[in-house]
Amino acid sequence: MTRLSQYLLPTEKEAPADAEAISHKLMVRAGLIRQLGAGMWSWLPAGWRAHQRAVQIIREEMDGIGGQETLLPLLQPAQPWRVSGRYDIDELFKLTDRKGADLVLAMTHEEAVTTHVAQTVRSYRDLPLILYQFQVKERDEPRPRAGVLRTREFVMKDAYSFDRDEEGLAESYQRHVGAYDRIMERSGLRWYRVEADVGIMGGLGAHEYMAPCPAGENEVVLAGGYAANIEIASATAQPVSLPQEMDAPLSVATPGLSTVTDVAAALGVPDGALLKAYPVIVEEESERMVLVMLRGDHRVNEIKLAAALRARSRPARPEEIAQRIGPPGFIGPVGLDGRVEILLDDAVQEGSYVTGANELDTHLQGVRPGRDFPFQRADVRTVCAGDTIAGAQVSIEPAIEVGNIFKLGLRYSQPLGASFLDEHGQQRPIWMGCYGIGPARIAAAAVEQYADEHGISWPRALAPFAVHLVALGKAGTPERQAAEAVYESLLADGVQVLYDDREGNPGEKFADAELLGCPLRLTVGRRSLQSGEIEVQVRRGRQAAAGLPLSAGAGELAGAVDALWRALP
RNA sequence: CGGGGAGUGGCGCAGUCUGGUAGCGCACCCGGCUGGGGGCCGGGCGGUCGCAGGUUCAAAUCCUGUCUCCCCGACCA
Repeated sequence: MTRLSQYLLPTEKEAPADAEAISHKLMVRAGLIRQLGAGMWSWLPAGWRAHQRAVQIIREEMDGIGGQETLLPLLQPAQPWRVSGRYDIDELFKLTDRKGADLVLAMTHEEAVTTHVAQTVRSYRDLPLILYQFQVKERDEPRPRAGVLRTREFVMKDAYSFDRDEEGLAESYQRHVGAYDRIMERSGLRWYRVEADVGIMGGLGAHEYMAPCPAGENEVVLAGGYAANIEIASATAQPVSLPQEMDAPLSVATPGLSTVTDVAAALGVPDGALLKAYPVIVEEESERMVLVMLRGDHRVNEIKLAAALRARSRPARPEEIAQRIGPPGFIGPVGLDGRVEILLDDAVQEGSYVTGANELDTHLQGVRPGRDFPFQRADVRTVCAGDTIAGAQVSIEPAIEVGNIFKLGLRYSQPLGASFLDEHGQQRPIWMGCYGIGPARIAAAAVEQYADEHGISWPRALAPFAVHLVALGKAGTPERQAAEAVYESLLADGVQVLYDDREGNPGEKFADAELLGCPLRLTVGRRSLQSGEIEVQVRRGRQAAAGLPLSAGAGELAGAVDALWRALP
């Protein structure tokens, strides 16, 4: 039943007042989704159709690489999570049943799937194996936002690969690269596959699939063929002109000047001629303070810093800084006598810099790394505009992460005991990979990327309906009868058609059609009766296309629509 | 978790400062007109003003507490 007079499509003229993101506003206005609570969203019929179209693309590509679809429970015993070490994650929803047993709501399904594989896979003959599912994930997000872009509950396609060795994992991983590339391509999104952080747990490799759009929470760094999440991106910094060398550091009074910009301005040097000092305390090693030094015009990248330190860290508190180094705002690397390790960012070239003097209202000029302070090197800065990679300027774009693929290695198979016997009767651990993709994010990203001032403009692969048929004129009029016939004909030939058979003015109907954003709009009105043609509008760009014959033979109309359809983006 | 903002009918809002009959636009229902870009006229339905407590003759409005939602940041295995 896809008569709009009977279909639940609650469109709104005005967006919810608190919505910011385009997809949030438009998906609510178009009647696709409704909110029940923070990060809790319902999909209404048309929205769910779009979601399920993404699901079907994913399913086909997963099946194409030999994936086997399963369904694992959302509600799970706590025990495997304790074993895997993930029970203490804040985002994990925990609950207790009536008997007092600890349960969790799964945020992903490594524990469950690995448990089963540990039970059922005994031999190398059972490998490789790819299992996947579409299942709800629950995450107690600190801050859900932007409609369905970041929610506490969402459907994810999660896949897990099981291989006998690292080479096997690499092969499974490559298959997923292929499948994911095809999924993204078929969905019609603009997308990038980028290198991604493997996390503090130390995976063996990871990529993310990013859809660039303004509401994106991530940033991707692009240059030539290079594409990486800004969390791990590296690039060559723009050179900075440094002041003249000095034989030794020279104190200079900088009363009240504690920011890079103020000091640089006062001394007449560029921001990049300063060395910014960023003291951190290494987590679980509270005695260990590291002073990260980087150019004044650069920013610390916490992910890269964690990788360099092989541990998480937190910024040192003012009292810790005062006690171990000097007055906050005026600290520097000179004269610390090994009290604090110094980590110098790779972008700091040889030369003469301005640093804090570890003395109130004072800086040092002519500080030379190596001569004036000892250091270790690491790449710990965030890539910024102006950087280059192999000579090419980087561009930094916001993007939504719609999918990620990750080489887990033995991270779960070892604690959960997933192993097999090889040809020689030797027991070996199973090498695992995990592969996630969010159909809701694919849909929302499509809305973000292609919307215009009139509403959504779906890529044809994701549209809830192929055709939005608008009938003009009152019930019982000849034009309405003609529209009915067109609807019945399309329906009979299997065209996905939404038929606007409501009583209403043309303006409302056209506006709703463009808000919902189906790729083709067909209009049947009085004019059609005169011209003998069904009017066609292509949603993307809103241009009129050649009309279709109103009196077409069986299958003819559907064929013509299909031909039009195939030419669409 | 830090900062900011908001809860009044389905949506968007006014009313709160200065306590005194809960209002507007849209949507919805009924009737009529109109009929190719959210049209017009008339008549209606719908809200214990987030919740609890307090002050008062009287609370959407003042006080206290609490819950919820949004935005920015932190976080995001």
